[in-house]
Amino acid sequence: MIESAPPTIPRFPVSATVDLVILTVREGALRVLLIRRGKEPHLGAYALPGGYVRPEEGLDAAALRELREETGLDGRALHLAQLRAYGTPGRDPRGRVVTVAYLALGPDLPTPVAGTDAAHAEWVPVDEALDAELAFDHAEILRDAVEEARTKLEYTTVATSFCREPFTVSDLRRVYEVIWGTTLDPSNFRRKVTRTEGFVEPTGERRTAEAGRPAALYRAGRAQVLYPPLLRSGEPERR
Amino acid sequence: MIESAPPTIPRFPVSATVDLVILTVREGALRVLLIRRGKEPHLGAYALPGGYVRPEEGLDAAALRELREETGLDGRALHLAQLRAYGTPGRDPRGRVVTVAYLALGPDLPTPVAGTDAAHAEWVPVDEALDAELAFDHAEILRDAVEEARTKLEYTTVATSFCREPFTVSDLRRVYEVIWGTTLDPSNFRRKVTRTEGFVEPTGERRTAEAGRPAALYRAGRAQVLYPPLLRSGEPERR
DNA sequence: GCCACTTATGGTCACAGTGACTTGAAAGCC
DNA sequence: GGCTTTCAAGTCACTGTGACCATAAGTGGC
Repeated sequence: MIESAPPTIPRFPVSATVDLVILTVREGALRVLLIRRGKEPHLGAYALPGGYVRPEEGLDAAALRELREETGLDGRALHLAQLRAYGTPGRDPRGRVVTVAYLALGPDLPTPVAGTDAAHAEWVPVDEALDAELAFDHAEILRDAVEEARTKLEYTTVATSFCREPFTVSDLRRVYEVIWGTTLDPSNFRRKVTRTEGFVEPTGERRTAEAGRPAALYRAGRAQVLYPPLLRSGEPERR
Repeated sequence: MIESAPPTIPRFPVSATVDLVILTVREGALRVLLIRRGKEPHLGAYALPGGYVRPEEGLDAAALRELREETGLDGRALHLAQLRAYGTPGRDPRGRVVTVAYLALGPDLPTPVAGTDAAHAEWVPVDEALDAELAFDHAEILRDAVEEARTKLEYTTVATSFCREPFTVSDLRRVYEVIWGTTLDPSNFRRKVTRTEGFVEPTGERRTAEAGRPAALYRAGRAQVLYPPLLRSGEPERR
C-alpha cells in the first residue's frame, strides 16, 4: 500500500496531536494535571493537556513543547516517555485525529503557571478524575497511564522522579503506597531500596521532621531498571 | 491548542500508517517478515509490511487488516499488540507520516500468500535484517520490537504464541533460547513452566521425536501474565 | 529531667524460588 | 545388550522476601 502513495500528499489526511498525562504525588494522593475545556466539544469537561504536532517537529519534541507551554516545566527534569497512540475514528467529533499519549512523572509540581493555554489547569486526584467526565477518550488514556505508572514502579527506578531531592526512604515509600494503593512494610522496603545497587545514594545529611527520629537523605541513583524488580505481590488494599 | 481547530479540517495534515513487526521462530532463528520494496523511496530495500490507515478504521483494525492482506493470517489467532508510534519529521521523504507500529507473534508461520501486496515477502532472521539496510526508520522499529518481545517473554505467557499446539516443554524452551540468545537449564525450565499456574496445560499425549524419550505434550494455559516472572538473569551468551 | 509518642533503622527467622548439578526413565540405533 | 539421546525428577546451597521484633533518636507535655 505504502508504495502507491503520491509524493508529499497524504493518502488520507489526519490530524496528529500529543496528549500529556502528567502525574504527581501531592497531599497523599496521586494527581493528574487536567484542564477545563473552554470550547466545544466537551465544553466545561476535564481534559488532558495537549495540542497539535507542528510541521517540523517530532513527536517527542511536541510533547516537550506542550509540557513547557502548559506547565512551564522543563521536560528534561521530569520523566517523560511515550505511552501509546490512540486513533479510534470517532474519538474527536471534529475529524480524524490520531493522538500520541505521553506519560510524565514529577515531584510535587507547582500549580501551573497562568497566562498560558492552561490557565484553568488543576491537579485532580486520579480517583476523582476517573469518576468525573473526561473529554474525548481521555479516561481510557488516563487509565492506561496509571497502569503503566504502577508497572514502571515495579521494574524501574522512576519512583524517584516523584520525589524532590533530597528525599528520605519514607518519602519514596509513600510514593509506592499512594500509587499502588497499598501499604508496605517500612523495614523491608528500606532493605530493598538501600541494597539495590544504584537505586538511591545517601547524601550523608539528615532531616528532622515534626516527629520521630531524623531520617537519612538520599538522591536518585544512576540505575534505570530495578533488578530484581520490586513486585506488588499481595492483593491491593481498600480503595 | 486543541480547542482552536476548525471543525473537520486537520490543523496540520499528516498521513497515518501502521507497520507490522511479525516475528516467528523458524529453523532455530528468530525471524521477521519483511518485504522487498518495489518502488522509490528505498527501492529494493527490505521494509516492514504496513500501509495507510483508512478513513473509517481504527488503528487496531488497520493492523488486523494489513496482517490479513500481507500474510493471509487471522490476527485473532496471533498475539497482536501496539508497540508505539513513530513520527520523526524526516522519516518518510514523501511527506509527514506518523506510523503506529504493531508487534505480532506467531508460531512457525507459512510463507506469505502470493497474489497480495506482499508477493516478495520473506522470513528474514532478525540478526540479518538488522545488518541489512532497512527502509525508513524500520531498523529502529525492529530493534524496539525485538526488545519488547524479549521483555514480554519475562513477564507474560506469550512464548506459547510462538508454538504450534500441542507443544513440548522443550519446544517452549527453545523459543526462549532463540529469542533471548541464551541457553537455559532444561530441568529448571521445566520446573518453572509446569509449576506456574496456568502457563501450560498437559494434554495427556506424548510425542516421540527422532531420538530420546517421548515428551509430554501441552497446550497454552489461561494465564496471561507470569507471576513470578521468568527473568533472564545471567548475562547474554555469545552472539 | 522524665515520660509518652512518633518515626527511622536494624536484625532475626522461616519460607519460596532459583541456579547448579545428579540421577533415573524411556525411546531409537548399532 | 550396550550406546546415545532426550525427558523427567530430585537434591542442595543460596538469595530475596514477608512477617515480625527491637532499638535509636527525635518532639512535645508535664
